[in-house]
Amino acid sequence: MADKSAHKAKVRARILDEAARALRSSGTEGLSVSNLMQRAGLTHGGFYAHFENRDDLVVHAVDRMFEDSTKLWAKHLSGDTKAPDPAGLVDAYLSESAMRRHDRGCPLPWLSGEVLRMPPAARTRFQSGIAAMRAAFARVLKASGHSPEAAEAVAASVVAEMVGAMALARAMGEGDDAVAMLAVSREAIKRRLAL
Amino acid sequence: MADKSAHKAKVRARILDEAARALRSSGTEGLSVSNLMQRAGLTHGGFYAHFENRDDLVVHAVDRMFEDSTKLWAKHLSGDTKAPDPAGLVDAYLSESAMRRHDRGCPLPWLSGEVLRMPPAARTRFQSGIAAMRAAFARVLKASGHSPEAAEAVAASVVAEMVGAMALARAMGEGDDAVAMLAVSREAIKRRLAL
DNA sequence: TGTACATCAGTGAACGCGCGTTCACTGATGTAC
DNA sequence: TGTACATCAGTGAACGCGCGTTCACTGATGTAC
Repeated sequence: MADKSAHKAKVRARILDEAARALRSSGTEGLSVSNLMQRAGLTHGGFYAHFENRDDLVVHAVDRMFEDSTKLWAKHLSGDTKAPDPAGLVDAYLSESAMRRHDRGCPLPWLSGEVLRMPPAARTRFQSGIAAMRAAFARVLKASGHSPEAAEAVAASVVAEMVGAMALARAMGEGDDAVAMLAVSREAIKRRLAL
Repeated sequence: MADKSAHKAKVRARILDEAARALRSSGTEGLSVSNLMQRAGLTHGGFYAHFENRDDLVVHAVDRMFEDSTKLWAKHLSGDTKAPDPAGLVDAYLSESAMRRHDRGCPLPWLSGEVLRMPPAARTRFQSGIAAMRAAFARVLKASGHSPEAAEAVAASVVAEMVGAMALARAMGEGDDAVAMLAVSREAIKRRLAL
């Protein structure tokens, strides 16, 4: 029994991993159940042992996508092991390799434009994901001496530019001009982060 | 003959108008030929008198969408009738009413995440659309005393934050926090525009 | 330990549906004489 | 001006296809005695 349900959880996680990948490269409406199950090494019929329906999958896949995101923010901004490093986060988020990775990373540059068409529960996940990013940044800025209002404002502005710069860099075709755009935004943001 | 082809051009423009609207609210893969033709007051079969196929339509609809965008930039940045007003452009682009208009305006916050799946010719239109926005801003900044390098950098950073802030505000659900996010970005950007 | 039974993840055929595209046609308009 | 013909935007039935979902089934695994 324990083995059986552990197996099921592992398969479900594999499906969600593939779904998160597919959402980034194919979009919410591009993800197909049979295609997804094939990628996970199963047949389409088995899908309904793991999810109520396609919408249910999308909701949990969005959750899964934000895990990548949350890990990155926690790594650079949580003060557990070392000092928070917001500049390092900006460099990592807007790195050339992050731009080229189409299977992992923050869902916002990929999916912001589709949020309004997503199932309501998935929309909610996006909203709390955005709020969490802003809050994590704001907390660190407050700790480093910004006033609460300034910290919230800088955090919001910085998150907006990070998402916009990555979305535009990819839309520009990921060539030299895209790489240059990332570099420009990294510098502009880090300048704003300094007190 | 002249009447006939004028009529055809008008109908084609109507189809493209509807297509541009549908792209914003339904996305590239959400736009359906029969749905679109119905909205334009025609039946689906007539579509092929105006466009080679669906991809051809998408390319021209993207063109149509950037016209809205270009008009706004020209209105505030061209120095023909009055002095260029980049701050006014930022206020207009990131206004609450622009956020709530889902049928007009800049395609970038809606479609940046889908560009990589668009027909190649449509991708090209996006790339030149982005380049044109950045160039228009950079030109004005140079004229107002920035060095060429600084002008290009500020323009790129500002365009990134404009697109990101609008995309996030809509994804956040267009409520009070979304309105606040727009206001924060407007101020952050205008501060950067000042020499 | 061995046997009979229950559970349930996964299979694969089938369904109804909307999609993009084709095509024979209709009928209003423009041209030629 | 009137008539015969050509053009072509738009119609609507039909096509093949992939989609999400259902369902009777299989067979490996876990439980009871």
